[in-house]
Amino acid sequence: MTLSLYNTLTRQKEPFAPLQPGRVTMYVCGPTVYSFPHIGNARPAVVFDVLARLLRTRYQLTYARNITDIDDKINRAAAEEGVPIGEIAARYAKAYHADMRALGVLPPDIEPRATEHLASIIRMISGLIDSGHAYTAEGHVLFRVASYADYGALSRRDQRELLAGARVEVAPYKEGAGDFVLWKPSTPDLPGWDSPWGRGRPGWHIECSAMVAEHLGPTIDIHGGGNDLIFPHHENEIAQSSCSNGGALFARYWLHNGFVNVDHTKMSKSLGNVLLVRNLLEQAPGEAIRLALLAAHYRQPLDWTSEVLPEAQRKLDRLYGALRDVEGWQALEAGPDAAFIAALDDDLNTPQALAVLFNLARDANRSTDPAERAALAARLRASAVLLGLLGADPDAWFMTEVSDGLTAEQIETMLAARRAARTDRDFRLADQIRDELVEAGILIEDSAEGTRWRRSAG
RNA sequence: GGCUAGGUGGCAGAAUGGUUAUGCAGCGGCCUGCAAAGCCGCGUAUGCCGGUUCGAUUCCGACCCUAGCCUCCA
Repeated sequence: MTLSLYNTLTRQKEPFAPLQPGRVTMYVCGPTVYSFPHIGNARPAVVFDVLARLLRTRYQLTYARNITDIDDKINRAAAEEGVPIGEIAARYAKAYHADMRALGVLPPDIEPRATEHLASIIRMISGLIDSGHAYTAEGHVLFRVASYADYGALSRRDQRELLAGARVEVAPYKEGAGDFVLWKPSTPDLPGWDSPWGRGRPGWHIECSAMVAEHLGPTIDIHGGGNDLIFPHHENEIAQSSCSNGGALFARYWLHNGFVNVDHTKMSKSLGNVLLVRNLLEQAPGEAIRLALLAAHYRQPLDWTSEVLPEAQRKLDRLYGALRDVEGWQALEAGPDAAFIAALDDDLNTPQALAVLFNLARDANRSTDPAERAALAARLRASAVLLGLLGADPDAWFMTEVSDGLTAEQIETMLAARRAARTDRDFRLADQIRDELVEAGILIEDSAEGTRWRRSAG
């Protein structure tokens, strides 16, 4: 029962062991709060939430996920609306929290913001200048990539090739083409903070380095984020942090989630295919969105199509259906299934873990022994909760009213009429009522105990 | 051009040197007044070409194709 994780640094699965026995530090790159979160923002939040839940069963975890609230995209949004950047950041941070909560993402232990860490950022930059890893030029402070021999180790890029292959116009004040900004000057119309190098603002990469150092120390166990961040963001973080800490290893395990594509193409503003979480929440419960994100392995790309959400909802119908049909599991103390844990331990193989859940559901449905059924259902529930699923009451899951549909009261009235018709053996009328309900998105199920209803899955 | 992932049944998506999950969809059956749910059963897949091997979807090599990164991006 050992957790193994695929480490981008070594490109292999490695057994996980924390630096300090019993304690784990994890940092995940959070959102830049300049607009509403989209489904691609949600994937790392959900994936690392699952990892956090798993780690907490064994270790004392300190999980930090930052909010980037200093950024030129925020500046642009603020300028467009004519409001302070704080207003933009506050608005979208709030939206992020609301959306993530809807997806069942638990809050991290620490949620540092760049605006609250200017002192740390400035201190780190000063240190890098003092140690020769950074230099000032025309009001900027730049990191001297040539001063860090291991630059490129994470992204497997050769420094010389990077320089030779630079396709972007290189600013004339840079010593090396690959040098990146730690601090840049702000014009009077832009947000800025006073520093030894004049009024300006930090580069994106240094924000994360400073916040990691302040909250988690020089070496952390796990650093996560989207795989697009490998270069340059994480490569730069490593350079800054390692050089600030006398060459100490910055992060021991680097984890990167794959992208979410939409209808086989990349999601981008220019294509107009950005799927916002808040819009998806109008189509399906957050739990279905969460399951859809966990249905593929976190390192694989995930293609989001119109089929994904209804299918996820039907999967949850099946799992909740097993819980609903079994009695007495609520009172049982149960732990997660061993095969389920083994799947998660294998580099967070959530598709495999979900398969175990479906097996448990089938076994519970199949069994005729009430005690065994209850035990299986309890184990199903205890397992699923680690994924942040099946936390709701099964009846609540099935009988959530559709916002524009019939009320529960109206449905009950129709069911009563149908019951009367059936008693009279007037099946034509009974079936007619049932058809009306189906058209309203309500499915009914007759059993020896009576008739129950559920809304259909989109 | 460099780097990194992939190409598995109708769809989604795991795994594996020999028996190939799971879910959705489909088909047959049980149950039901009929359905639904559930259960039982069935069907169809490992891009292409070589190599290693008793045996490869799995390992190795070439090729084709797809996606991502190399520039802000989860």
